[in-house]
Amino acid sequence: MTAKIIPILPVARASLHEQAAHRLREMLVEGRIPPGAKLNERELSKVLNVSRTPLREAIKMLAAEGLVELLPNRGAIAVELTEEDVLNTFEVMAGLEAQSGELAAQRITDAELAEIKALHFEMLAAYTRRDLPAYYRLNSAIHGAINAAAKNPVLTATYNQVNARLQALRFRSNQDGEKWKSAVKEHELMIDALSAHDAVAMRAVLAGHLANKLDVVIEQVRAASQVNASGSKA
Amino acid sequence: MTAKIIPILPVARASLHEQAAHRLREMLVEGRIPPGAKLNERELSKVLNVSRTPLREAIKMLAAEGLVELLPNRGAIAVELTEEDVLNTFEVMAGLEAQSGELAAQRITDAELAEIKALHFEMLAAYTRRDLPAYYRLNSAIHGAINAAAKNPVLTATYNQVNARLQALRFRSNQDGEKWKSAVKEHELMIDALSAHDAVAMRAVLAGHLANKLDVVIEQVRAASQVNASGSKA
DNA sequence: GACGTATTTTTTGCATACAAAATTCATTTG
DNA sequence: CAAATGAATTTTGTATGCAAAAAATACGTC
Repeated sequence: MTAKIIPILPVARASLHEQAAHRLREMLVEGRIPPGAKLNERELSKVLNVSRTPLREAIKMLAAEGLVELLPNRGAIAVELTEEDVLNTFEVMAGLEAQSGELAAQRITDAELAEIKALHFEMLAAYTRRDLPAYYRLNSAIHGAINAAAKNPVLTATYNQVNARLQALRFRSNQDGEKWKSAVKEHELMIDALSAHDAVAMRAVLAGHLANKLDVVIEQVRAASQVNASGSKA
Repeated sequence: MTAKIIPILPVARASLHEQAAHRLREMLVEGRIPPGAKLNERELSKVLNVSRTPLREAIKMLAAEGLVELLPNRGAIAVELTEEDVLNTFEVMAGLEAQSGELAAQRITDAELAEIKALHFEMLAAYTRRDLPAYYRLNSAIHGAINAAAKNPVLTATYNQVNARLQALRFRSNQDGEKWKSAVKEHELMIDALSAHDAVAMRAVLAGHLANKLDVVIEQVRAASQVNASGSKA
């Protein structure tokens, strides 16, 4: 009698177009391919070590995700958001986050709430040390945890897709002390609303939180376009 | 002196992958490719009259849009939403519509409002005649008009993308008289809220409207899965 | 006849080859 | 020398070919 053979390596490695899409997405979101930059197929296929066919399939996916813009007969470029685009995108993000918070307040478990509180304290530590990278990491972890607590994968996916476009702008804003302070304050209000399972308060806090963030970002977009405008002259 | 020549036909015909994506999307949303059906590449490339390369690019785009699911080494199938998926998707749709309505209430112009009112009367006519196809067409036109009045293209695009997945379910529900009646009533409340530029009311009406629609759809999903389960036996 | 295995066939995934378009570069002309 | 024209090059878009995986079929065994 033959023992049931357990297939080794059941995790077939991702197909090439998937790998390419993953790495390209990373490069776009991390700004290694800056907004407006052309995606040269031959060049990228060398870097990613795949042929043009799966690379092009990956590019088409990123186009559908809104990370890349397709120019007919002229290939693809990394999306370049106008100030208006940023505003509109933020508006949508605010709505998605508000809903995410609203649902999280209704559905969050005690364990999830405890974890978010822990992350919050870690974030306070980072804030106290003025450790911006750690702060951003924890901030994003908290928002991810809230999203998870909403228990709606479609909402999470939609949120992530829209958010990716904003991430590509890479505003690692050295936000000034005042804004930073109020952001921390808002996070405390979130914890309160979540603890009380107060969906209405949670929506309000998150909507306001995003609105404040928008201010910071718009400033940065303006500054960036200034740099671009003057930089293109030199 | 040569007169400036205006380039004729500046509208280059869409590339093949775009054409393929467009037609495939249509086939999926209209249910000509039913949920769960396999997308055979060779077959489709014949039907669409393109080679497999642009066809595959199109399929990848539809996968990113969530209309198609990619199975590693086994091609693509039309998405098949579970009851839970439908619920989650509806929840997101409700949020997006509510926000759309909220913004529309703030930003709608008199002309836009007048047009929506006109569409509403047309819809009432269709309702009175029990003309379901016309009713659906007008209903969708009204929601489109509200979306347009919100003046946020990112929101509209996000809405359309999520909505396409639901459209693929094709619940041309022969909704019963009671539900239909209350849907019409809700539309009247929308007009009122829009006229008063009452964003809060508008959000509430639309959120409720979607919730009611969800009831109808979930019933249909259950009925459909019943049919599938018994149908696969025969 | 049902089950499991080997073999054929089909289908997907990827790479390459070729055509068309765009871009770049050199050349000419005023 | 600037602008315009035309050729060479690059780049994108599409088709085709080939290998690997999956599915279907045929075969053998019990």
